[in-house]
Amino acid sequence: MSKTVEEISRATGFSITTVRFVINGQSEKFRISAKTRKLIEDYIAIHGYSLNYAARSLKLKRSDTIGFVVPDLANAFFARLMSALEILCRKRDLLLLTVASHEDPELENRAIANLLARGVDGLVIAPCQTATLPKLLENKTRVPIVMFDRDYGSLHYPTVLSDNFQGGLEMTRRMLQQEISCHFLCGHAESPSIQDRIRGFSAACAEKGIPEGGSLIRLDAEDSTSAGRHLMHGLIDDLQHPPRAFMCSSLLVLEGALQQIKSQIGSIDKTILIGTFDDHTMLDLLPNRVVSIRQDEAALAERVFARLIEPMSGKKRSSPHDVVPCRLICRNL
Amino acid sequence: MSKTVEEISRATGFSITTVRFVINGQSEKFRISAKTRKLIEDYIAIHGYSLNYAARSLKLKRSDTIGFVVPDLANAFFARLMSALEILCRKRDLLLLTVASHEDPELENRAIANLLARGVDGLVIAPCQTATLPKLLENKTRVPIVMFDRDYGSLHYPTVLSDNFQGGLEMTRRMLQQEISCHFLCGHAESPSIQDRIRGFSAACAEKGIPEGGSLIRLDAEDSTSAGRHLMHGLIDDLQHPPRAFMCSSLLVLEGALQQIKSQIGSIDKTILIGTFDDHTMLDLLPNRVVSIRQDEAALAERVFARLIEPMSGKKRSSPHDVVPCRLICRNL
DNA sequence: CTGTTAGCGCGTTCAC
DNA sequence: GTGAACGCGCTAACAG
Repeated sequence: MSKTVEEISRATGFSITTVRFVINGQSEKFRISAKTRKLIEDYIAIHGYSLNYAARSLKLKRSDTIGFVVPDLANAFFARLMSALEILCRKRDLLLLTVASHEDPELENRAIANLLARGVDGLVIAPCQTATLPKLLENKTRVPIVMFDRDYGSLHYPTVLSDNFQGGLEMTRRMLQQEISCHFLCGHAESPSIQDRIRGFSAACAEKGIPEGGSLIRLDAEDSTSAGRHLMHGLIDDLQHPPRAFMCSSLLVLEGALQQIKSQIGSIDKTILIGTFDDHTMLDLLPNRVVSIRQDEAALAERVFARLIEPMSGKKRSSPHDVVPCRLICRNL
Repeated sequence: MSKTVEEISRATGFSITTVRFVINGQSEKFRISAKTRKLIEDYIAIHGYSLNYAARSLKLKRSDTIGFVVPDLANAFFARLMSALEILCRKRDLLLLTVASHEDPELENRAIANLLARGVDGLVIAPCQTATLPKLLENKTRVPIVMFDRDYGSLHYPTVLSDNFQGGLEMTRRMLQQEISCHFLCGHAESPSIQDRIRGFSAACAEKGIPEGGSLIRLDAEDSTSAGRHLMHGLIDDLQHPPRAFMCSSLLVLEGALQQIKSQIGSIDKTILIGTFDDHTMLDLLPNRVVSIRQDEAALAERVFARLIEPMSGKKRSSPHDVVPCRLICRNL
């Protein structure tokens, strides 16, 4: 299989141009005789033809690929986003190249350099840092770049992210309808997205006149189950009992927090009100009242894609940022 | 940035060969004079150099990429496997190209054809079908191909999968230590992996002398929460109450089954013994006794990769299949 | 130690 | 209606 145009031309006796016309469906346009077309088509039906993308890319300076750099492929949110982006890409015959940085700035830089060297036609980055990025990207190529999920600011690239402030605000409001107070356990605290969630939390506390909303917030640098365990451990020690209501900055932190309650207290009281960022169908399994925030992956992917092809269609950049609303999900309440 | 070798050669006045030697770190070997090397290195430090993979691929007939076709990117198991494979690839400076088939044979074929056209150096397929695959792959290219996760048989490619029979056997044994009987709710029933799990289940039932182990098995074509709901619905109707112990062929089916108990009965009795294929940390959240089977993603990825590079290193294919053991995980018991 | 050259397969432009 | 030729940037082989 997988003959080249030149091989087909030699085998059938027609010129390369002629063969190319029938392959590209331009035989009508250039009035290729029906029999030559038939001959060529028959040959291809038997032996096959496979476009060589390397040669094509070399010539056209275009690879029909989009690069996507994510912190973690095993994170359900990024996996879903990758899936959504991939579908959009396929519609335009683009191949999505996804690479994980594993939250390592060095790997992130290498991934970006690699994708650029492979001539991606666009680049989507969910950055895990911002320090060394600008050098890499400055006056680089004419490749459209879109930042995603984390807004470290100052990088003047279009950025697409969820409305984390609104998410924090709405979730906290909903929880404070049920209980008079609420603790917030935060992993990956220095990340801009988390900062926004915290601001939403504080604003909702302020609305209810809850004094020093800030003292209800506990921070950890990592986003992990061990961070969750650690944060919950401190909270239980301070309160001398598990909290009546708490929310977490991510599913990982929630998992850790619940593990900690289980191991320290023995079981998880069904009356505890739980809140968490990022939704997961597994939350169905909890008997507790659960409030969660689901990011709109489809909308995010669409905005990212739109930003990517804006420059290709020669359009002006409108506003630099897209902020996508997220959705509150309630269980057992 | 991103000059070509030729540009650097022109700008510095040295020949392409000389420039290439210093770029490839062979200046020692070919005794490039220290000053010419310095000159070239300085130029590159300022203007940068970026390898053009398209040109390289065209010349070498090698793309330094591996293709990976999976049924569903949002499935945690495949996401983890992709992550593991990606790490192995990066060690060898290979880029992993992952494409989802969304369980659609047509998309699967297109994905494979696309990856082949892009000149992948190896192809890993977790097939969602087997009917049309052979035509696509027959006498294709010299690209090493490895099948993964689902063994539809008859395709004479090396195949890597978990020991589903052993998984089914061990999980069922463990459950039958706790309860006198156990129901098995199966989604995606025609899949070979599921068939193996069923065989393991039946074998364990036979060991205990449980009559007609087969009548405890309920099947659905789909692997989904709705399949789980449907299967549990039928089971509850037949028993007139929820089962004392049941296991599911996947997390999705489990979710559906639990949802159904919740909606039909009102709540999930904590004494129900639950078993499921595929593990998830979220299972920590259940108060019930839970037995699960975790596939060894790291080992699977390693075996897949080994199979992939076997032909490259000119080694013989040893046995055609790799069966990787999986691990039993128990919670609250 | 350094320079020259052919060609990988495709797309484009111009000639018959 | 069809053919020929050039060049994209890189690698490898050979020439000095």
